[in-house]
Amino acid sequence: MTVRVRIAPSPTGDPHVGTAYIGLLNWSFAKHHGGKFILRIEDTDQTRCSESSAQAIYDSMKWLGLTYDEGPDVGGDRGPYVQSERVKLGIYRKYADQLIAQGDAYYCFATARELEAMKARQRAANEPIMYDRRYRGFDLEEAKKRVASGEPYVIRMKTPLEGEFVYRDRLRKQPVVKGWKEIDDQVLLKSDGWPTYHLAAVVDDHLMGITHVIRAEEWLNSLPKHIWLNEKLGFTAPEYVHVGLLRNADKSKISKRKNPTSLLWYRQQGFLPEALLNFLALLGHSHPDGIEKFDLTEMARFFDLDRINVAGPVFDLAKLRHLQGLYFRELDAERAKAEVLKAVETRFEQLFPILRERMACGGDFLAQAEPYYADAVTHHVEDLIPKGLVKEDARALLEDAQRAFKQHIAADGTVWDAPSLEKLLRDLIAEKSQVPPIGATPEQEAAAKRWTTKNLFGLVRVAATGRRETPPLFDTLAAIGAMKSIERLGAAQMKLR
RNA sequence: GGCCCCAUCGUCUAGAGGCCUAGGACACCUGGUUUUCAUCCAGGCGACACGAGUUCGAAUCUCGUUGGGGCUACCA
Repeated sequence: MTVRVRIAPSPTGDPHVGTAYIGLLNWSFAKHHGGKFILRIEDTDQTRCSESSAQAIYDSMKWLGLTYDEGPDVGGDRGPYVQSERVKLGIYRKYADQLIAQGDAYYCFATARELEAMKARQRAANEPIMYDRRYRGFDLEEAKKRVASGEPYVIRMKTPLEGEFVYRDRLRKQPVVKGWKEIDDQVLLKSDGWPTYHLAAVVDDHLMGITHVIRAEEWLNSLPKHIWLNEKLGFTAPEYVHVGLLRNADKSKISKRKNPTSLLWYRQQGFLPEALLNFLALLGHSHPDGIEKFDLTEMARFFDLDRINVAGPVFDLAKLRHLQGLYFRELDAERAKAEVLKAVETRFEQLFPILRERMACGGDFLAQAEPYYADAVTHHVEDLIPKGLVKEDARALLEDAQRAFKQHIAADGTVWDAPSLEKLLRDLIAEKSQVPPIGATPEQEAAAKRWTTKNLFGLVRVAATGRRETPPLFDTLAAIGAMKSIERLGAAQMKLR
């Protein structure tokens, strides 16, 4: 049997470092066994996915050197490799209909509102929160009439009500055991007619001849559903293997608020793909001879799925930097020079337009650009206190602004550019400067008065750059970047203690 | 809350009953090289979460406790 593995990222936002990690594992496994590595795009959520994100995934994988044998932009004989295209072919609906016909799935007409009420009740009663299978016993003929009449519906899987599910994951000591009664009747086909992940992935893995599914452990809980679907659809299930999740320093699942998760960032920052990959290869996994620096070829040679450690590793940028230094310093002079030039040029292109007006001669550029690329800036306390305010006021303003920034970048699909930052701060001011219509205390009124553009913008400017005079604030923040901006706002607050 | 997963230095890991007074790497500290810094070299600090078993013997097996994490969507 030829090994066929895949990664199936969802094209939402920037290409993720987790995709690179799982990609590396799958790639190595495939290459080690002389198998195929496939890329499939899972874009069944029409509201969150975008073509540009998909393109960024292709680019990133190529940049890393994790070349795939089959995929959207390289073809293959099991395509198409983009699920939205497969939806149009009616692939998933066919299987959903099959399940309905077999009595293994059913139509459900519960509205979002109805389900919300159900959950609220369950929460209040302290019951487990899950779909209560209210349409499970609904008459099929009746349901078909309602479907034909155009009423919105979803198709749900009819999972067993009792018994246990047992599956052995080769990386776990104990078999995975779950009671079927805890597994709810998951939606397979959404009301927009598109499949959910569960249906789409199982169907595609089968159709694409996938033999092993190596994925993150966040999927472990839905394993029963996937095995069950394979069974009911008459497929031979691939072997499912769950590896640990990459973590932040606080052990929570890696997130862009606490770590650079975008592959674009690493690339733009000048990290070498070899170094990133090498670093990733050291997470949850090690070279049998204890060597720490090795390349993809070597990785493919020694990779052993059974030696993976499933405890989620903390993603430690310091170690990446160390490895990166090793690789960078052994570059020949020409390549090293090219790397530096590339980095400088990127920054230059970005900064020049906003600095130009403030320059009198070319030499001014370096000095004026300093706050943009410096690791940290020095704050003068007196600059950080807007006229008429005291230390504590300034700190409070900064704290709220920083919180708003953090929430902004933590949310899905947001970008760190000038227009959205301006909107963010203006909205914040609008909100904070509201005085309760009745019964406002003098303190509340005073606090609201402090929320002016003059105060906040000036304060954020100094906090982010260490200077009173800068190019327009939002361009400046955008150019500095989210991580650094937030960090500097934090540093400014410390200074105000 | 419910269900599931996990547990060796701060971090990444080696370790599959005696080779372990637990090895390596990053970070940190000290010294050397370097006009300085970085690199490089030498050294140091530093962990088997806890408690019961099983065994002649446990980091390694079992159970419990604790801790951490994930899932709990018409997102993946």
